Amino acid sequence: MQEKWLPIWDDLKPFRTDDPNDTRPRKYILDMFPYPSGDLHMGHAEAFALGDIVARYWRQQGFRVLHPIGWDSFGLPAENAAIKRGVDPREWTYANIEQQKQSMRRYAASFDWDRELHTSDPEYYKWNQWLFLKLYEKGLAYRKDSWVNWDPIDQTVLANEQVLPDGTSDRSGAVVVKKKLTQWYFKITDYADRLLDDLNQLEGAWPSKVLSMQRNWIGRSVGADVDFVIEGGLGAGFDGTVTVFTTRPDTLYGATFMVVAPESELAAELVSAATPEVQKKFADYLVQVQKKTEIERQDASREKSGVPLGRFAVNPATGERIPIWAADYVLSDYGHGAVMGVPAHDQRDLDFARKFGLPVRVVLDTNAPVTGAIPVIRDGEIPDDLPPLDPAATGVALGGEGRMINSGPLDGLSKANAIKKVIEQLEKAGTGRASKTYRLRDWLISRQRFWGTPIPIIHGEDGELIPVPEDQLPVRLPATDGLDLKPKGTSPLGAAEDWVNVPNPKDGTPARRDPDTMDTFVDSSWYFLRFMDPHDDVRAFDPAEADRWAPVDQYVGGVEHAILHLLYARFITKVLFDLGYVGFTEPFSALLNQGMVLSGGSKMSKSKGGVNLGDEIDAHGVDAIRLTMAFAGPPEDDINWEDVSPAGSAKFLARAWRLANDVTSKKEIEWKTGDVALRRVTHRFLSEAPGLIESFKFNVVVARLMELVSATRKVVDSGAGPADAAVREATETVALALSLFAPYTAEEMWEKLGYPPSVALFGWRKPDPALLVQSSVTAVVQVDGKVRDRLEVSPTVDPVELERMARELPAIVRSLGDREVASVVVRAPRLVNIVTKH
RNA sequence: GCGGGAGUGGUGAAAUUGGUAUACACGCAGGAUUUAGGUUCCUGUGCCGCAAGGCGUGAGGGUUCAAGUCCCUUCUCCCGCACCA
Repeated sequence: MQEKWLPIWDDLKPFRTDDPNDTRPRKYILDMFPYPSGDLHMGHAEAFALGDIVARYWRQQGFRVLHPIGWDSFGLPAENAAIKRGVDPREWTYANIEQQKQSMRRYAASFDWDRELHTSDPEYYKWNQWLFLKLYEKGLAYRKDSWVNWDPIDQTVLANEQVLPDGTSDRSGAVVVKKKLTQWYFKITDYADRLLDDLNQLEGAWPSKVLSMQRNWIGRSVGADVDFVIEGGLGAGFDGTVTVFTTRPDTLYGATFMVVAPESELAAELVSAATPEVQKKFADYLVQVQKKTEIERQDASREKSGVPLGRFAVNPATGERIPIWAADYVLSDYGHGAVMGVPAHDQRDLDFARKFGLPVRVVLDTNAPVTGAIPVIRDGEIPDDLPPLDPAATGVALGGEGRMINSGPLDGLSKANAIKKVIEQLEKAGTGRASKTYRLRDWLISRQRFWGTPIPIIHGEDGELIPVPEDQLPVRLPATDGLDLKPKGTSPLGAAEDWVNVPNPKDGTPARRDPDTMDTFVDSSWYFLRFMDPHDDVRAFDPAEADRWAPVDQYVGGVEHAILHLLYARFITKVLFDLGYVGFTEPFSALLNQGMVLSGGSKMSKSKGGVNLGDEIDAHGVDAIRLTMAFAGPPEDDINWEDVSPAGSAKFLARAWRLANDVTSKKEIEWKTGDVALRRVTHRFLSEAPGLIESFKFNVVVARLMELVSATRKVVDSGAGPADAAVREATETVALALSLFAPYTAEEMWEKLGYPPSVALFGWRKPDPALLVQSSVTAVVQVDGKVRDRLEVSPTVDPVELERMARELPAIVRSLGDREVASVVVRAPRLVNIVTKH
């Protein structure tokens, strides 16, 4: 069947979406596009099967469906493979694409192949460069010198999002180290609030897990910046004060020391005015700190370490002189790289204070009762009959609510009121202000690798940054002849002399191209818009067309992109909105995360072996594999391949297909002459299936379809027979439903039933309401909540009549015995519950 | 530690608003067809019990005529985040 139908479909192009006269309502169904790493694998097979069910479903429901496919074809694996085999990354990539494309074609996903795109084509990456320049114009792309994540194996920088929680690279697995480099960044932090707040729009339409991961990642903290004057002052750039961020300004009176991040500029500045002994100790400490890996640094259970800097700050609330320390539990790239130490109310500060003998002062009496937002005691009253709290002795910092003490004007206030009041006071005094801090960092997009989009910037002799004029785009990658692609810490493009050396577009003086390429997540941050017309050579996409199709109605892909790709795409969409190119602020209206396909309980990979998609298809056929993916369970759950049965799916498909062979009636036969019982089953299915598909209960739809096939089989073999109209009606319904899951079998059945291809373009049939009304239902009869018997009754049975019938049932009479009936609950027509006294 | 999710037969899993627990399938057992194997078809399959009947959705409690579903307590597993001030 596969060999038969593929060329027919190629010719027919049933899923093209370019008819300008098509006025049907639209749906944009998108699968996350694959990286062409080799051939398709089981994970692709699941994701594309599920996405295809959705696309085919909406088409069948009368929508004009855009379901495109492309290849995320820039990236490190191509380059690494090229180095290993000494070939051009282009060869490796495009050979893989060709192979995957053939596999995809065979897999029969309903793509519009006319819109296929490759991000590594100049006609695509030209628009990455255009996008970069737009961000640059808006001040959203900038260069800075900073500590970056460096992958020592791939010899390139990584975005924060690409560093795994254990401190290793998500690509090479290498332990990531910090390196100070000047790099390009996208200012995603400018959008932090919108990226966070707009998640609320996606509630219910995206998996809650992804929403919470994104919220977590953006990590907004609300609090205050507090300025501490530094005794003896500070040098240039610090203005004699150090600002700290705190979420607990209420505890300002309890700040007994200050801690700065050892590798911060601030620490260096502070220590420069200290005694030589202190400087020496600090230098030794800094060396120790920098020797530690990210993994060690992230271990929260590690004992605190640090050195005093011999300097002092003045607490703006108390006027007190407090010592300044450097300690590596303070991070240089969060907040201001400095914290106020409030040991009584922060566990980390307490651990530190206890280790180094620093004073601990309780400023919030957590024994004092606070009921909700309403104070139990009036402000100004301090309870004195409760036991003292002593975190210095217990080692446990005091969290939670309470009443302020030892805090001058704040005394007696609740925590929330104290925060409000202290911020007012700080703002009045000019020594602090309400503030927010984010965990989110700007997006580092430079990569020191070859196989990516060249950054369209030229560096003048004097260091001036000159954007490549738009009419000179794309900046094409040079040929690899004579280039050494091996990772060496700087971009291989820098060695392509003919390519890198260009005249300054402004005055013709010698200048050099930026040798770095962009993170490939830039490519995927807007690709869904390029599908409007991937061959458009005058613009990235037509805004009018984007307005008609986008945002994506249903996005399908793995949860591994919960942060990276989805966050970047959301950011770029908002930028494009602000620039007036799109009329929406969220790119993906709904998201489905399919689970993984596992083998032997673990994720399959080339190195570990496992199940091979090609082998599975050879053994069972495309349809059986696709059906197995749908039938295995809820789409978001993982599938253990050993637990499911592609052979069982094949068996079912054969059963369904045989029905089409058995049907002897003509297409024109009157449905209403058919077997009513079977017609009821068919129409119940017609009625139920759409809701089940829309709630992604594909496994349940398949189960119902199996029931329909069995019911039809019975009528053929031992009922009204193969000539009955209901048999044809049921079989046609089976073919229509199967076209979502098993396109070959469905098409073959459709042909046998006398129709031209393609079944995928034939609409879903409306159920006949008259056939949905059941002629009888089973009523359950319970005694004391336990099922004792059942009754077949009319759906409109009178409750009194139902109770009468129930009480006459011999099983009920026996069960009741001589017990007295206390009450009877009747829920006609489904249930009677006779409750006895006891 | 914080946040999210999940525990149902031998297995994957079903179960509108609380109203027949285990749909559908895999596996297994028996039978028909077949020279045989496979395919196909039929029957059975939650647990205990000869039966009547009893028990049964991780555990314990509660609400209710009625709980897989609601409430409280608790155990286990998975995922994400975590020295973020």
